[in-house]
Formats: sequence, structure tokens, C-alpha cells
Amino acid sequence: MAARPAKREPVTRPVRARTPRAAQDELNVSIRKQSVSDVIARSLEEDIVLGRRYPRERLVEQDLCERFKTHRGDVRLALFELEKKGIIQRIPNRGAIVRDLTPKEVREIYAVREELEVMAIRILPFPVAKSDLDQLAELQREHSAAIDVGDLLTVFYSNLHFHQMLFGLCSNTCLIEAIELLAQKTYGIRSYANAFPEALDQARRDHIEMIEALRASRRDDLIALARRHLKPSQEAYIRAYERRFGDTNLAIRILAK
Amino acid sequence: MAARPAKREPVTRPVRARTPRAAQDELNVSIRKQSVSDVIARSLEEDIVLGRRYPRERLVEQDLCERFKTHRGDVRLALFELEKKGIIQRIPNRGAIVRDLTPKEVREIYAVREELEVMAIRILPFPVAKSDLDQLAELQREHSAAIDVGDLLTVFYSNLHFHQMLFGLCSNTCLIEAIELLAQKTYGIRSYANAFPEALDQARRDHIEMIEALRASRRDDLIALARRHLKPSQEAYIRAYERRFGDTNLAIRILAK
DNA sequence: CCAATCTGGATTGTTTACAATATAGTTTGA
DNA sequence: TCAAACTATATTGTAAACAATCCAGATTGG
Repeated sequence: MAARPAKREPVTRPVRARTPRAAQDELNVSIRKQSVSDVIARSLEEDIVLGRRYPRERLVEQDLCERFKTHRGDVRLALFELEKKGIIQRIPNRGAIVRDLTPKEVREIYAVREELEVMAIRILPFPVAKSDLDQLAELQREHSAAIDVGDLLTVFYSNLHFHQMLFGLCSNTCLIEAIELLAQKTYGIRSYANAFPEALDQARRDHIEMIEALRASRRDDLIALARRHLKPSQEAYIRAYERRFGDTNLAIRILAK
Repeated sequence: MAARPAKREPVTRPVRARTPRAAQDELNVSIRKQSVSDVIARSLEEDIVLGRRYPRERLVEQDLCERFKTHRGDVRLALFELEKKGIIQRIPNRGAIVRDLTPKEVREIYAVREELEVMAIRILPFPVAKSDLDQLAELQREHSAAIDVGDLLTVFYSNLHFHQMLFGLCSNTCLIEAIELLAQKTYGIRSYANAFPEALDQARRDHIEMIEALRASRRDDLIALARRHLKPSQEAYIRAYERRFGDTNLAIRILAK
């Protein structure tokens, strides 16, 4: 008779010791294998942030399957993720559309983000290590060069990395994640700011000043810079929104058809 | 010959007017039909917060299917949601376990939450309408009564509703959601605080003082109360954690087996 | 007696097929 | 002529079957 097979878990034990492999995984948190749906989600984010997809544009599952050469399961999961992040909106039985933020929502998101970025700078330990400053400067050069040649994709990513590195200097992981999540919520409106070359230029100058403030351990200056740095993109969006609709009432009339 | 059928979308238009029904859905944001996976996720959250499921306990998809009388698709989605919220942890090919937070993570989460709650109180418009104060008082009575009879489920929900109502008074939706998300991250450790009856008593007194501060429009007092209110549960968890493991190194040794 | 290997089955991950829903264009009736 | 009902299909939602992975205990070799 065949040997009595293993039962992986007696199903009753409430608390149970972790197996060796699981413990290893938990301790080495860095080994984050990214799933297919994550890749799809990121790619769609990129499309949205670069203005290749517009607010209220439909995202049809079948189309995405063909584009990413996969089945609908992964695509659906990616759409659920993006919905939770607030980048797209899903309507039951009707599908997903790129989310269109109102000026009020944009202002609220930026207010919270400002609060958290200021907090990050407040708890950030000074002085900052030279190696960190060098890395930041390198990312800044990358950003600057991308602006010069008009490579918006690289502008986006080097800017993202610059900010991740900057706020990553504060040691509160939860705070870092919260800041990033809020930044993602406004991906859909970024392309409006990119349309103004002078805004990109201002961002570049801000980054340089930020590095200087970090080097000199001038916390208050850095806070003021961070606050100022957040202003242009939200203002660009609100201006564009009002140009589109004139005023909020008109917007509602149009959207309701 | 059959009539030429409709093609729902020409597939090419980048920006497209919304259909009447879709617009209606967007404007009436209150009609949030909750999906099956949301129900499952909430129920699991409840189990965790009430200590019915312990940190590192496994969550097997098939078991959950039977419990919620559904197929694995919904259960899987719920688990993905909970993972994103940070309430559970998923290990590829091995399944999901209730997440076990380290004291460091708990401190970080509470630090961010405190920052946001203080912000909410700072922007909250005074004076508060009498009807709102009455509602808060009603929720507080419910909470107090639940403590008296030891009904922890009602304690949890009435406490939740009290805080939702309180922070809901600030008009920044994004901020309200962020506060709630952070509160959810610590669901797994709530049962530790509930184990100390004096902590529940303190919470009850805090709520009463908060309502008084609101009624008198004493913003600074309210901020101090909110800060104080967050302390006990994180301290209870950290104490319990250290009782379990003595110190962090021991914890790591045990977890790694 | 210990360690390396093997193996059965428990569990998660993927794919496909099928059902439900909503909409654009057509038809029908006043 | 216009609006209400109808129909065909695009699209999403659900379910179940199949494949890949992983571990507990058994087996094997030293």
C-alpha cells in the first residue's frame, strides 16, 4: 500500500510556526518578484502619465490582452490594482476608463502629499552621507539631460527616481510608500504640466537647489523648496481644466450630456 | 440579410464622450456597489482585528471559498486587496498569511497616521454643526455601551464609525481615505490593545473629551487628544511583542528557525 | 543514526469556456 | 416624425478544469 501521504496542514492549528523557506522570504524582503499584472499596470501608468492615454479613455480588457500577449486574468488584476491606486475608474459591467480628476480632488491630493513630504524632510537625518548626495546629483543630471533632448519618458522616470531617492532618505518606510501612492494618484494629470517647457525648467532648478539645501543641512529651506516644487503641476492642470470647461458647472453639464 | 449589428466602440477614438449611464454613475459616486471580493476582504479584516485570526496564520483559498460560498476568483481578488492594504502577506506559490508587524513598522505607521490626523483637525472647519456633534455623541454612547457588556465586535465598529465621523468633518476626501488606510494597516494588532480593559476605558474617556473639545472649538486641545489617543494601542502591541520574543534578535532567530 | 533523495498530494497559478450585462442601431407603432 | 421596444454583439463577470509548485513524510545509502 502506498505510503500515507503528507497533509500539508492539519487545517486546525490557529498559530503555526513558519517553515524555513517562508521565513527566508520574509527576511529577504528585497526579493520582490514582480508579477505579470504588475508589469501591465506599470505600463498603463506610463501611458497615462505621458499623455498617451487621455482621461475618460476606455481600457478594454481584450485589447490589452493582445497588446501584452496574455490572458484576461492578468489584465483584470492589473486593472483592479490601478483602480485601487486611483489611476483608473472601473464601472461594473462596463469596464475601465482613465480617471478624470476634478480640480477639487487635485488640490486635496496635493495638500496631503505636501504634508507628508514636509514630514519626511522634518524627520530626515542630517547630515546626509556624501554617497547619497552624489547619487542624487547623478539622477538630477539624468533628469536635466532628458529635458534638454525632450525625452519625456526619461524625464518622467529620472524625476521619479530623484524623488524616491530624496524621500527615501527618511527612514520611515510607511511614509515613503504613502508619498509614492499619492504621487501615483496624479499620474493622469502629469502630461498637462509637461506641456509647459518652462515648468520642466523650473523643476530642474528646484532639484539643484534641493541638493544644495541637503548638502548644507538647511532643513527649513528644503521644506520651502518641496512646497514650491509641488505647485506648478497642479496649477497647470487646473488651468487646463478650466480652459476645457470654463467652470465646474459647465463641466458637469457636459459630462452628464 | 440580418441587420448590420452595433459596434460598441470604433476602437480608435482616443478621447470619447461618456455615455449617459456612465456619467450618471460617475456623478452619483455614492452608489458604490460593493463586489463580492470586497465583502470577503472586509470579513477577513474583521476576523483579524478581533483576534480571531493570529499573525502568521495561513489563509487557504479553498477554505475561504467554502466559507463564503463562492469560487476562488473572488477569494483571490480579496487576498490581493488585503495584501495591498498591508493586512496580509502573500508568498508566491505558498499562499497568504496574516501579516505580523515588527515594532519598528508599527511605530512608523502610527507616526504617519498621527501626522495626518493632526492635519485633518487643523483644517477642520469650526464651529462644528450641532447635528454632527449629536451624531458623534450617539456613536460614543454606542461605543461605551459595547465596552460595558464586553461586545468586542460592536466596540470595534462603533469605534471605527466614531473616528470616520470625526475625521470626516474635514472636507478633504483624499485625507480621510489616507487616514482610514493607515488605520487598516494596524488591524492585525488591535486585539492586543483590546486585551487590556483599562485601554478601552481610556479610549472611552478620550472620545468624550474629544467631543467636548469639538463643541468648544478648541483646536489645540483636540490635536493633543488625538495624539494621546493613538499611543496606548501601539504601546500595548510593542509590549506584547517584546514579551513574546524578548528582543528583536531573538525574534529573528525564531522566525528564521 | 544522519543526510540526501524521492514521492504523493495539497495548494496556488493559468487558461479556457460559458453566462450575464449593457449599448448602438434597427424596428415598430402611434 | 418621433419615441418606445427589440435585437445582435461587444464586453465584462463567473466558474471550472488543468498545470505548476511546494512541502511532509517515506525511502535510500552511507
